[in-house]
Amino acid sequence: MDILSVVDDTVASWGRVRPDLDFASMGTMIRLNALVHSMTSRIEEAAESVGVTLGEFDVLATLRRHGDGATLMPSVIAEVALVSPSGLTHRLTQLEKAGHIARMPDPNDRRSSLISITPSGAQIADHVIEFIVECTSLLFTSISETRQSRFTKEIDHCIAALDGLKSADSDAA
Amino acid sequence: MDILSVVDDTVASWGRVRPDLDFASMGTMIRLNALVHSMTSRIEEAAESVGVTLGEFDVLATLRRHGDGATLMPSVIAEVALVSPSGLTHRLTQLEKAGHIARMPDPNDRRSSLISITPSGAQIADHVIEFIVECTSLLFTSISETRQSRFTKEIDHCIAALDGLKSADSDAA
DNA sequence: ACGAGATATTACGACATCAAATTATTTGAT
DNA sequence: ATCAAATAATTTGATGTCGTAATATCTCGT
Repeated sequence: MDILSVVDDTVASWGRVRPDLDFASMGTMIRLNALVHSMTSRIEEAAESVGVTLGEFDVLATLRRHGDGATLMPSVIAEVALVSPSGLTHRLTQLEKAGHIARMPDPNDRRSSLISITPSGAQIADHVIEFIVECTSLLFTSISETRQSRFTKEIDHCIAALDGLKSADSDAA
Repeated sequence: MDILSVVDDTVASWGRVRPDLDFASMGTMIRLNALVHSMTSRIEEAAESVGVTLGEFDVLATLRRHGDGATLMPSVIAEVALVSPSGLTHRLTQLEKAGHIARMPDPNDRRSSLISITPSGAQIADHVIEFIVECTSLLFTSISETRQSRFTKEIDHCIAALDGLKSADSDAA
């Protein structure tokens, strides 16, 4: 069964049960959700094919894009990787066990430690990021090259609108 | 820190480390990912404020949109809710415990059972779906009402392109 | 210098999910 | 009629994540 058909069916059945509501926007959001989840699944597969979970790849990617020899504090990684401190500890432990990162004591702050990526970790990060670049490029060039920037702007507007809603929760809830 | 700034920083740092790759499309995908995750978090909050998880709401919504008195087999719910059979069993158990659904033996097939939604379950489904409709409507109308249909079409093209890639994995991997 | 408060990390307990194995029932072939 | 294969739901065991609490260390005011 086609994903788009399922979305249309969902919207249509809601329209029959609740004709007082307009589900057009919800349909768009379900489409976005399906798109993101489908892409995420692919990336997850690519990551697991080289022996790391998606979350672990996220850590490796954060380290990798800071360049060779860069060291980051766990708290910084946790912030950009959107993971809880305890969750990050677990990921780091797994990655260290696999030899993809190294923990060094921070000479300036003995509470903290400095995380660096190893060659094997960098190789994994590069492999997966290349897959992502190729995959996303094919995805968007297949619709219309000239409209991608406009598409991106629309998304940015959506994100800005969503952030704006955060201070108006009482209205929606 | 602004979400969009973080995305731009991520793309920029990758561009410095791997100048041989074009990360524009990846940036768009990260934006989409952020948008979807942000919206999902909000819906999750709304669901949990009325005592159900997001997955449990998914089950309630599936039942609710089929109309009053409708009964569905667990296998059908699992298929449209994209959850494993074991995962669905857990959700149904929790929902039944809370009195939001009822399990009835299937008279035609004693292996199976028929799931129906109770008034309290329908009330929860309606509450959350109303929040979603309001939230998504505000989101998309705030960018440009006339462009929403075009935006939706672009997404559909992306989804179609992604489905097309599924038979060409060897190229990307 | 010293102690109160803030910060970084880790340890522990809980939850949702999935894959695989299990049980019960139906269906189809002989 | 009977038995093997397929199907439906559940149970079991493991994984990944999160939230809370505990530990160790730093910073700043006095």
